[in-house]
Amino acid sequence: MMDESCPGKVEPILEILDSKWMLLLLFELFNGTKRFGELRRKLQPISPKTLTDRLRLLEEKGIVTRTLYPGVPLHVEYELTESGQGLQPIFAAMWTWTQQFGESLQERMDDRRMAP
Amino acid sequence: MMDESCPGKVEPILEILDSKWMLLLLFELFNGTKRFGELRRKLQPISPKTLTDRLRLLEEKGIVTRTLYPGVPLHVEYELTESGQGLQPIFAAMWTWTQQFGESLQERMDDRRMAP
DNA sequence: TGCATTAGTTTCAAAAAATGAACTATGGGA
DNA sequence: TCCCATAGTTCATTTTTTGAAACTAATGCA
Repeated sequence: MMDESCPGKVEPILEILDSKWMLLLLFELFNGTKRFGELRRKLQPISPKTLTDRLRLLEEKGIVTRTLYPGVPLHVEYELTESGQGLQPIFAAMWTWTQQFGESLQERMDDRRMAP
Repeated sequence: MMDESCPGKVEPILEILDSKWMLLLLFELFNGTKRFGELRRKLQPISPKTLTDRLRLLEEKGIVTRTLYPGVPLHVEYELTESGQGLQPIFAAMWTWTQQFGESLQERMDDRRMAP
């Protein structure tokens, strides 16, 4: 499973998760459907441009849907798709790792060593 | 588990995985101890500066160890620590997600929708 | 008429990240 | 003496990302 071809298979998902704000954004969406302004307030001080950029990427990748509700004032709702919900185990694994090893994340370069 | 405090707990690990080349680098190290030049060749066309930056970050975080072997010419080996090995489940979860949903990653904005 | 609200877009500047080319240090061997 | 190989470092430049400020569109209501 962890063979040679694996990096190429995992990188597409890192392209999604890599960018600033993306994690926080996905966490908000795990807690249910959200409107643009709502997300903007929760992720303060994100700029509307960056928020739009992130949401468009998620939309392109099929991870969220965007639903427009006409009327005055109009509003828009963002919701995770099935593949969006499917990201949860990845976050769960990160959470587990942090539980196990997070303590040792303080900066320290003390264990540089020489061969015996 | 997926509560309010979760993003903050998961972000430290994203700071590690986020940067360019990092995934490829970790995959190389999953396959065993590697020397600097070996990594450089495998990750072509990475620059030596970037490779050094990545390795230093992993070292600081306690994810790899660096061992210097004196002699002429000297050489250096990089090896995953226990916490480095512990990253495998995260990659495994990414791999699983890609298996399940990777097909739908093609660009497409066709499912933008209006409320009924 | 013009204000209010929602959800953006546009344009340009600033900051951060990555790169490329050239350089350092070590020390044995031709 | 100079060259080889290893493992980097340094500094200037380019590329990529992010951000701030101001603007647009739709439309019911005072």
